Amino acid sequence: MTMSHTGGRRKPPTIHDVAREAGVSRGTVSRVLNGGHYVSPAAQEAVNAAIRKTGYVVNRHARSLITGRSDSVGFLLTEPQERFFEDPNFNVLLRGCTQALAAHDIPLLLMLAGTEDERRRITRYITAGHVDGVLLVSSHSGDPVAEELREAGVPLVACGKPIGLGSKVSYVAADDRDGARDMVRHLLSLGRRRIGVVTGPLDTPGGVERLAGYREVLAEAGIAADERLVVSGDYSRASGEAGAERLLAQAPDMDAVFVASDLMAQGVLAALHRAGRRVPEDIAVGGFDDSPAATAAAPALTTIRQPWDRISNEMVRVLLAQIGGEDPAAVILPTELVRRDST
Amino acid sequence: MTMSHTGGRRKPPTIHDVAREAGVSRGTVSRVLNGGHYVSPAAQEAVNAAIRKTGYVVNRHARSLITGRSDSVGFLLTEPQERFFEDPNFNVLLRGCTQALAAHDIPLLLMLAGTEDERRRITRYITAGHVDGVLLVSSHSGDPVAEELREAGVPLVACGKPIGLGSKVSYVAADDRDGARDMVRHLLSLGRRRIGVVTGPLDTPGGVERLAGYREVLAEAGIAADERLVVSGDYSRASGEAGAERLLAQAPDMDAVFVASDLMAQGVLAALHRAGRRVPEDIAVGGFDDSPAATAAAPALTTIRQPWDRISNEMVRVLLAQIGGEDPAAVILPTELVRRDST
DNA sequence: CATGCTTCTGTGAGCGTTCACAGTAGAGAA
DNA sequence: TTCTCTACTGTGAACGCTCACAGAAGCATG
Repeated sequence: MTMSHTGGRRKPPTIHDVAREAGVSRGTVSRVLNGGHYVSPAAQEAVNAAIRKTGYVVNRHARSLITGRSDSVGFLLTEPQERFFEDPNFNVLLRGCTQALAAHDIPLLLMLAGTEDERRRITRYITAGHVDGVLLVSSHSGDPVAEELREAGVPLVACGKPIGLGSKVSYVAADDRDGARDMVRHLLSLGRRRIGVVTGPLDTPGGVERLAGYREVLAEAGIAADERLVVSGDYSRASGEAGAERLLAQAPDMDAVFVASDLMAQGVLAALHRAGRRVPEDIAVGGFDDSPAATAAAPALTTIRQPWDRISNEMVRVLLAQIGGEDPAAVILPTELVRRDST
Repeated sequence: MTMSHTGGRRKPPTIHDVAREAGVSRGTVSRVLNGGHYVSPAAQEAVNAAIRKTGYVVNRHARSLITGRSDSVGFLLTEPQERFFEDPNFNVLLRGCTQALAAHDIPLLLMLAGTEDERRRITRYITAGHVDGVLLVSSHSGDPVAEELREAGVPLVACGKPIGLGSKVSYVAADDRDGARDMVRHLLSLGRRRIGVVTGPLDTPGGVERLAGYREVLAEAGIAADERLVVSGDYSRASGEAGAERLLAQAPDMDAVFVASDLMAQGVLAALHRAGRRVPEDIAVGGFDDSPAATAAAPALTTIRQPWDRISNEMVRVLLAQIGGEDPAAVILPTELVRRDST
């Protein structure tokens, strides 16, 4: 048995040590730790001093054992992970959630459920009560994990409206349809009339809603629908590239294209460049997300900003409320058109 | 008190329930749970059946309370976070670590320590034993968190060799110097002689080592050092752009540039494009990382691949070994030149 | 004076596990 | 037989905390 020579972790002080130091009982220390109700100012002061002196930090395992809560939440990714990790939005969301939770002193457990095996393992882990709630990042319909968690009564907040999960699950989303409407109206206002669209996957809310907004505005403007102007991607850069090529082939007279994500829009720009079309002179390009990809693109993308900081904050707020016993809630946040050089 | 109508979390089965179901004692169940030594095949079988039947999952809080281990590790980011979250490498690393840990059934806690306050909070959290060890992503020297953790004897593995942390801390890194040497030799082999460099921050190992490799190879080739060909960036895209502008101003006859990260190289490409220099005809550009940014760039970047999957695996392996009582270790992994269109 | 209420404090029990220890049974050796 | 050794099993005692409860003290009210 070798003892580390660099420090060595000695036994941390317990609530007993603090109580002894402060000259009070365990109960009083515990009360101070949990809000300080029914504690005299003198005792309050003595306990706080003792905590500072001993360097006491509550043992969360002991606390969780008795309270049944774990005081931690999971951040669950059920998609094939490459896509999310490629997507800069994901970063912003993860960072925002971590920070919002840190403000409540709640650690975030990152969980990836890509394969069937992992799915099972993680579902068991969660339903066993190892986290109090789950922030879910999975937009595809028919996600078995989400369904299982919902049935098990685990507090759950999805990012984006989950398709096919009934209405009993909380979610926070940007107003996809409204954002799409803004972008298409913007393109119309520039005099464009042959406006194409590269949608997201049509089993995701972003895919469906943004397409719906596009169709609505064109219909309202009295422009006949033309299915040659509509193609679908999967939010990846490569799919944007492929989509643009298909659009150019099907509708060579296209003078604008609304792309349902900035990353796909990067691909679109690349394809247009290769095809010798100038942006925005020949074809205006509008993205969606306002991710770092938007400013990294050349030309910088006009896009629809999703309020990611607000989204992550709201997800955490709604989740904590639900853990606290409140009913599920849906939050829809407004988007904003950001004009840059691509339109 | 409202009971959720959608499932409701009922009290999970305990080791007692399993023991009763299997007709054995708690002790036997516990032994099965922990490797099954000194358990008869019959009991083994009965316990496993009972676990399946009851859906038992061990309560980690109770276990941690007595073992003193938490069976979780932290992933700690001490930098101003924007940079890391902007950097695609970070994603790959985070994903790799999460997966490698999942294979050991160990959850990963994501921790961000950007501000001074967060730093204090997190240090307390960690030293209180809430995680068994820490995967540290912070390359700058003089990081107070890293130093405190090291002194507190918390098992720690850094990504990249930490500067100024003594030699007693484990780390896993790609062979920065060797990678840089490969790239510069490659540029030389193309006949380039006026080779510039955009380094990383010079208080990071990647900044120092890659520059050292560059200087070594040029010296070996008998090319005199020219400080007009050396500028520093901070790994951000914008700093690459600024760096390239400075290089073009200081050394207009530059015919190649080695950039210490792909993200900076993207910026370099943008600046060169604006300046009307063709890549690779006029100026060859070599990156470092082989991150998604490399293939996203136009033209696709020739770069040095860092073996991120191996790095994350090794970080986890070394950390677990250290938690298990082994001494700190340093692991250096080879890099690989990936030739694309920018050279 | 008794009674009740409010504010505060200490104590015992117990959360679900693991660990140390004390057994038991059976086999083999003296 | 008796003893030892091995393989296995059960039990009490923790781990550090919160919770329920019992009480004490102070003060107003009947």
